[in-house]
Amino acid sequence: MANLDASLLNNLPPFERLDVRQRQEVLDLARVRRVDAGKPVFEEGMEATHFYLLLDGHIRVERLNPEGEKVISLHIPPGQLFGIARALGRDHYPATALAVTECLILVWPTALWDTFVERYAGFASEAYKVVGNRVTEMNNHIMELATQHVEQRVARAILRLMQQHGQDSSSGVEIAFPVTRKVISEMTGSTLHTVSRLLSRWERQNIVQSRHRRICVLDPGRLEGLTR
Amino acid sequence: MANLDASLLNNLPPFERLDVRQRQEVLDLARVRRVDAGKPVFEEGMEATHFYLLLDGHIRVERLNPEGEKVISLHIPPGQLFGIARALGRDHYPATALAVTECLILVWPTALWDTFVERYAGFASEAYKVVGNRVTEMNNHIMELATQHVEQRVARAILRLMQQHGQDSSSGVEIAFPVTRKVISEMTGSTLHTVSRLLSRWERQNIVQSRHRRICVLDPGRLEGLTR
DNA sequence: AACCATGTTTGCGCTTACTCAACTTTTGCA
DNA sequence: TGCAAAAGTTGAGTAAGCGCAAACATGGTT
Repeated sequence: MANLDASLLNNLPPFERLDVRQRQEVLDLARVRRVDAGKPVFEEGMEATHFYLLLDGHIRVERLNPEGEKVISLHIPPGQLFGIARALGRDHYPATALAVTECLILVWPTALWDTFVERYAGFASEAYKVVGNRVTEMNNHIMELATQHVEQRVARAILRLMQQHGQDSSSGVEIAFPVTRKVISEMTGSTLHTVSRLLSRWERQNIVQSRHRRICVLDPGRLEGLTR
Repeated sequence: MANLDASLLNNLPPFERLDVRQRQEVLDLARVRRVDAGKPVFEEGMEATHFYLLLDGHIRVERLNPEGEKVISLHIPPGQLFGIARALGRDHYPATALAVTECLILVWPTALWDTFVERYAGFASEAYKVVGNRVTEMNNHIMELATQHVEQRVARAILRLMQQHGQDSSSGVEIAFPVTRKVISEMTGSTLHTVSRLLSRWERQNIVQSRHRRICVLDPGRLEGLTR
């Protein structure tokens, strides 16, 4: 696993405050791993032997309830740390991380966590910011599930995907990875049928456009309006 | 604020590994605050100027959505740290903390957080364990809201209250602070009417017993059975 | 080019749980 | 002691969204 260039870590918040020598050090300790679309990086309940940084691709975090129903917690965009169970004082992964598209990730043994926290300025605080942001998102998710209707939750879910994983296209902002009705229902605690009905209606109203597994938001303003 | 005895910190995980001298040091830096039942310790959105440890009483953590509907995230039992926004890299409290019963709390300025993390062995890891546990609970809450029916969620909420805040009484385990139907509905994303109907039924079936704002679980096993 | 797995649409009936409403009970406080 | 506020109960009507079912579309594979 030779020849990782320190510039790979440019513009990544956890390593922003490191100099070139330190970045090289961090990379020398890392392993690069490629994960095919649809394959897990780690699974719920596994011992948290490593922590990760997503260089490229998109990761989906999900859990199964005892009845085998899937719940999708969040999607991780490139550049973020994940699998940082150690930052939560846990030694097993609380959820499964799945590559939604082909992914390129950096991998470090969890044993290095404390070293990183001590040695690299800004690493700990950035890691805890990631945790803080996830907690905030989870809080919001709970609020939505507890107080909002399916239509509002689905609108919000699509807006979030658009904001965090959107890429401009000719007609609007397209979500950067394939998303099925099923996936949206698992993000919102609903059913693929209800999601399908909603998307059909919104397509007729020129709010979104979707074909097969691609979703493109044409009118974010009106979608936003549907969340309240 | 004189004469806090170091023994006050006995059996509190965040300070378990400290010697008497260090415990005294920690206490000398603290302020004690009494909060009347029903009064807030801090409110959602406030600058996180302090962090806290609950010595006695019970704290309710809640948020309001834009429409003013309340969502209760969790209840904190005596002995736990709370208001530790700093551990999440945040500088504002993400939720309101309310005294459900009269509370006795220790208060430190957030400015001391980094000092505590550095100076006191085990403090950081215990703090992050608290965060980890809350994250786990939030995850479970999300799973429940997304996949379970109201009856199952209400049963689970009452079981949790019983496990975390129960005290043995003559006939069963009683929840240690007043709980209204409204409160349970705000914990479960339902309505006080539905909760009332459920509790009435369970009372007829001798699973719980409740009068006014007190709830006593008579048959935890059958209540557990209702959660699946 | 044909096939098949995967994804999508849409109708219909039904259930859960909400809303609205009226009434009762409990308790804190003047 | 009595009253008002807070908490709880229960019934009737309603609607959001689910489950089931059947059909269709899409795109990758051989």
